[in-house]
Amino acid sequence: MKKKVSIKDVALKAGVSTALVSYVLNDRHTNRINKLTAEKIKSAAKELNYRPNSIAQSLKAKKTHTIALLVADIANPFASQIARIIEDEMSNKGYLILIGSSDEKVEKLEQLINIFQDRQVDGFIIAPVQGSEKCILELANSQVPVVLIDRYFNNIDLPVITTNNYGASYQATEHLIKRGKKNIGLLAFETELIHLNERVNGYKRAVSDKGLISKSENIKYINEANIDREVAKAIDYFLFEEAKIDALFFATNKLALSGLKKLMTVDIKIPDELALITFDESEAFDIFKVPVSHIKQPLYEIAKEAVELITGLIEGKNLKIKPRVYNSKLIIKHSS
Amino acid sequence: MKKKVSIKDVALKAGVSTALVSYVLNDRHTNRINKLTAEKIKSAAKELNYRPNSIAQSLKAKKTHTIALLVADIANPFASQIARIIEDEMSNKGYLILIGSSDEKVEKLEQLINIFQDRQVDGFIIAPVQGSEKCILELANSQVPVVLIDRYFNNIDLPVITTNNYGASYQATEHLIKRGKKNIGLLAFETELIHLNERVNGYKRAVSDKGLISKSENIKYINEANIDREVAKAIDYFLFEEAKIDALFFATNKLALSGLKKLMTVDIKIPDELALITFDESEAFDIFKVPVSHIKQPLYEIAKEAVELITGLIEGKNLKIKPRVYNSKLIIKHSS
DNA sequence: CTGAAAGCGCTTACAG
DNA sequence: CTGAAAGCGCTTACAG
Repeated sequence: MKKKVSIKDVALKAGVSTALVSYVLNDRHTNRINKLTAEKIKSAAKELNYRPNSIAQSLKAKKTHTIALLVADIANPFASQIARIIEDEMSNKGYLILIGSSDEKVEKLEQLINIFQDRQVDGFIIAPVQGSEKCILELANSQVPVVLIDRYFNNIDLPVITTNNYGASYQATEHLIKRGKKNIGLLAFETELIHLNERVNGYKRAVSDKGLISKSENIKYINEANIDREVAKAIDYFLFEEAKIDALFFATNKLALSGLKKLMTVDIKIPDELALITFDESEAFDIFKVPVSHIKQPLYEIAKEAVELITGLIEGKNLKIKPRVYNSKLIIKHSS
Repeated sequence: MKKKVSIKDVALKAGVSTALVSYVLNDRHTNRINKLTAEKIKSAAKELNYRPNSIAQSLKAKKTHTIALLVADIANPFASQIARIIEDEMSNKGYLILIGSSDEKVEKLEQLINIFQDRQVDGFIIAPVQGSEKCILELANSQVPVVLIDRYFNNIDLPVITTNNYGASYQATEHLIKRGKKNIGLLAFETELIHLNERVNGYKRAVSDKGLISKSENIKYINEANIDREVAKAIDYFLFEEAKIDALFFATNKLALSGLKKLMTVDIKIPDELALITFDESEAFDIFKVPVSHIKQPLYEIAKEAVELITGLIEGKNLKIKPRVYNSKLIIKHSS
């Protein structure tokens, strides 16, 4: 193992103290350092191919220039796309991101938070899982900067960045109604996550605002663990039992993917007999029988704002804690 | 800012030296430490909610328990799925992963490597970009453990984990031929990446082995920057100009997604008039007109082996440097 | 059984 | 203009 070259080696080679090496290499006190000495140091560093050890710098500075990004599952396209944008934006500001997947489990999230705190990350960007209020609050109380994305809790005093789940859902439902649909089914997850329930609320409100008869059987709550089976069953009910819906709204892309798969096996005219619309995006939506209308979340805006907030907080800015809501966009395709 | 509690605070509270605190909390020399002292220390640590500072530990130990995972783009499902498995497996071994996207650019990869080396990561798992031989080699020469996944170079003395690109491609082509197809088109990327060109080679070899006439016009090399336009053009050529192919093989999932989108606009019977098969997977393949046959790469095996190798190397095991090739699986669906 | 001390690789206030 | 020294929060060989 080639020994790594340290600041000592550079100092030795240049015939100066480590202090001076540090000053020169960090462009500090440049005015009161001898030009020639500075040159000597620089060329010594170059010759030795010296690179400062970030770990040592972090220990001294109590700052790691690293943040933790905690999502439910980095393999989920929503998460990985956000991650990519955050990576780029943070990298522009000199930060690295450490990634953790909580798998929708509070215990795992807690564990990850502990590990990342031990690692002295400068801040956390978290898409919190259901039931994690307490551990998130505890984290925030330890004075580490935290910003929440996508998901949030009521009455929690933290910066939140999300989309207008309620409004977008309302708008999508309204759109289906304008298209003449009168009996709209909704597939949602069985969950306590507020942002997902807001989607249900937006749908409900639009249905009643527009004077449709709102039937509770038109909403099916799916258990994610048995998604394919439950979605298929719900769709069978929607189409072939008394429900007889003429439009179907998927509350998330996972539900849509599962539902579209099921609909492949059904002979039905889209959008005439059944209109479709879904929250989120997927590369799959363009190659279904008919391209699928969807609600495009403002990933870039969410990620970018998360980065602004977290770096602002890290730098000690006193930011107003209020939810930042970025509007989703309704993308109308042939399915509705 | 609440001050973080350090080992000193614990020592003070327990009335012992920091050395002892360290020993007790790390279960070292347990046999020769007074049981009562140990208890005192443990309860002091607990009361103060002490957590060791990993940065300080890393500086001392010259080991960060962190590895860098460098991919072309973490937002790409292939990368994010691999990342997720690596995250889990590394986490089991007490490691964290720092993620970087090189965007297929050598300069960006070099930059990332530098940054991660400064951060003293214990090892690198890299899906290298085209033309990065030199910088990868340089990295390896600095004695940091490096393992390459997915992509590789000839004559580079590093552990490589990949799939049998040639063989899987051969097998897929053979399958199409067995189905009675005689004029098979191939859509591939214009690239120097060996693993991708091996896919072309496998196709070519199967075509000639099976006695089909091999026409160079049946292979179209797509420039990724203009993927949708070029794929559409190639497919128009394949179907409506002299080529008249009866089967189409996509060399990657990106090409397939683009091609399937184009095929949505074409009225053609699949698989009778045109059979389809593609490398890689996508959630989209199940909801195309007809479910699409594909070559499923052994992501889990690749990721798992990458973790075994990198941790082995970090622990100083002397591993045989030979390519590890895991077989892809042909998943036959209705499209072929 | 326990503590004082050195050291990991930096930065920085201080003295000269 | 420059260097000696302290210190970030740990670990560990050594002495007793």
